[in-house]
Amino acid sequence: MASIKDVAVEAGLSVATVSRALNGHPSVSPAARRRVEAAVETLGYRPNAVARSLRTDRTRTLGLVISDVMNPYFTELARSVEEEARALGYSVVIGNADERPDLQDHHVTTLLDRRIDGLLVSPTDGGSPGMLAAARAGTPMVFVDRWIPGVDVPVVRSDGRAAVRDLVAHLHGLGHRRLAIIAGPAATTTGRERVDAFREALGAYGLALPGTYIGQGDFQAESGRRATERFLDLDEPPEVVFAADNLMALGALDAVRARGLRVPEDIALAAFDDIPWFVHTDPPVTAIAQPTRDLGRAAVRALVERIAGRAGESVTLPARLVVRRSCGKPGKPGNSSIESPSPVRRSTP
Amino acid sequence: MASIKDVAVEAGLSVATVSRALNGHPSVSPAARRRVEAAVETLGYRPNAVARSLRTDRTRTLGLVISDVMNPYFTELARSVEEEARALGYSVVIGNADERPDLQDHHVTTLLDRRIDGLLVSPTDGGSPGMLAAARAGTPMVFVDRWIPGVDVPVVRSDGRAAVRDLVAHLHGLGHRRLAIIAGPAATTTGRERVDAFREALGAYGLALPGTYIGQGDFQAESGRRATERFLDLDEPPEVVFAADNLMALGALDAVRARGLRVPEDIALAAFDDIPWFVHTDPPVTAIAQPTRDLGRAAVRALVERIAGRAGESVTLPARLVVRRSCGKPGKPGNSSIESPSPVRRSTP
DNA sequence: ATCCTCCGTGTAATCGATTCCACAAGGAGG
DNA sequence: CCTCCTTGTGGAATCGATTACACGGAGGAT
Repeated sequence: MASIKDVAVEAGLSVATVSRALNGHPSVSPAARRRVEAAVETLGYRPNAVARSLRTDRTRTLGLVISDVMNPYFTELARSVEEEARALGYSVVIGNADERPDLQDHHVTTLLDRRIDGLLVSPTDGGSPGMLAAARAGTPMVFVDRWIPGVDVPVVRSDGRAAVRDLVAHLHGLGHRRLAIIAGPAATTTGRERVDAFREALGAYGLALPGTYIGQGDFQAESGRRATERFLDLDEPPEVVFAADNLMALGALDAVRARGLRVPEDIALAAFDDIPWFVHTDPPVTAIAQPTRDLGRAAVRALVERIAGRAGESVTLPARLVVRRSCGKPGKPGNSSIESPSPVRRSTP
Repeated sequence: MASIKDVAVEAGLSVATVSRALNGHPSVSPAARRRVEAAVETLGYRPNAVARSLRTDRTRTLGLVISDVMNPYFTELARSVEEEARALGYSVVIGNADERPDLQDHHVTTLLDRRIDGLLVSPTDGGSPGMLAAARAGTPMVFVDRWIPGVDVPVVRSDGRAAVRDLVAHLHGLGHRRLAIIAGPAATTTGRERVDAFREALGAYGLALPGTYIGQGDFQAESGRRATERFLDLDEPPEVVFAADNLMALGALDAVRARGLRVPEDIALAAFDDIPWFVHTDPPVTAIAQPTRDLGRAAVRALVERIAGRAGESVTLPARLVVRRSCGKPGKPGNSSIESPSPVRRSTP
């Protein structure tokens, strides 16, 4: 592959002048500039980004370490991050942590070894050693979606509290009183916050959230299935299951169907994170939608600010409730009662 | 950040010895090795991959240019590619072409500028200039899923012919005779092949595939919706719509539902590419499943072979039919007739 | 005792860019 | 006509690694 030296020879100039011409430096004569362009053209020269990075100490690359690419929410996030980054002249290298702290650390160190200019992370846990080290070392960093308390890094996320309140109001209005949640890992902020928000919203209606109605999930479909089975095995199973992410909702749907039960007639279902497929599931799933695109954009902008040495502000955007049919219809018989407990239902087929 | 020079000073050795110790070169005394390890530890040294790449001309990075990350099929492909690459000591940089040739070219050139060791591509079109140039320039390359005829590059893909035959047999067995397809872009191999396979399979039953029953799609949901609407507007609408990918199937489902029609009672639906959500849509969608994980693995292995200067073989794996409920049930009244045309249905509500 | 090996280490070139500094040419001002 | 400044260009150092080559000393063979 042709190097800048070849271009210099071809153009009859020094590498210094070629470099200046290529970088739009003002003190290059139009004639020289033309000769450089011609030489570049004939040689098909492309600057070696590796060499450039070594010299300038900038790679114009951002690292994005994501909890789970197979989760459509994160896929969309990754997409919007790449879009915004590209608009700002950056490339993005994605690392998929698969909800595993060790994999997360692997990607963080690999990315730092590659000397990316900045790091976008949605942490899988409370802070793996590699990531904390990166934060301390002063790598420009921004947390997105999830964050780690106590680490001084801007956070771009959405606040689901209001939407969860809306959801609980919706459920309460439909007559549901026994509400359960499938939580995410306690090590993640989103895992904890969603449970807290749910409990708080229930409290406003004088409803409690007993331990048996909190399922421990890990944001993966399989855990949603298991948690739901446990709910269904209870003497008094919940009337509603709220899954803290879309994959666990998918698992819940699996479990319900496996027992021959129907949503929402036998049990209602709602999820955090809205995705296109929820429109077409049977039934369409009521969900809390995050402004994913905006989150990705804001995160990149904050990170680029950090890279430029400026503050880079934290951003919190509101999520909103999208009502579909998985919790039942208002005024539907058997669910419209307010005071009396919901009709008896089979706990197992 | 500490450099190898700092380590050398700290250990009281030359950079050459440090480098050799770090790379496991045999001619380093145990004593020196220990001192290097200690110095690395105290300084928290990590080798600069940029400098290393400049010198060795290897980045241990693969580029993956994908047609559309938001498509679950490609997401899964990307995941398996990354997994296998990681196992072989490579990182993967993903570029999302979003089915746009210009974006595809942007990513290819960016990746080449970064001097990735090899390129995995599922081309969006018949060959954008940048990609053809890369292939000619001798960049180790492998096509995955889709390929470009006439370009001498190994291809890792799956063959859907048999599965499409099975699908048509299944549909024919259910009594369907008017079968339509939503095709992908003619510029892609998968776009053409799936139509060809479908037509061929129909031919075996003496059925034709009229032009009006071929919808032009672009592998995106919206195009599936439009094509389906056009089908439904026909005087004699098809009894079955076969979408050449999962996103267009989603769009088709949209369109059918928007008219108040039901699947499979009013119109049957099948799709190429199986995804987890198809189990939970209403109704569950009959689909042709590719061995995505295996494809990703095989593609990486072929590429690494190429990088090592060896041939790198093309691989073709079979796809298989997964029957669900979106085409109707065997023996279902109204669909079991063989000779008589299917029952009259509303073309518009 | 002399010479030859082999082992461990260091010096320095190298990869492909960027950029500081020096310098030549030419015009302006005295 | 000499000095000074501006403009365009080139030489060379530099980024952080790898690696060819040289070299000094220990040990074995003669």
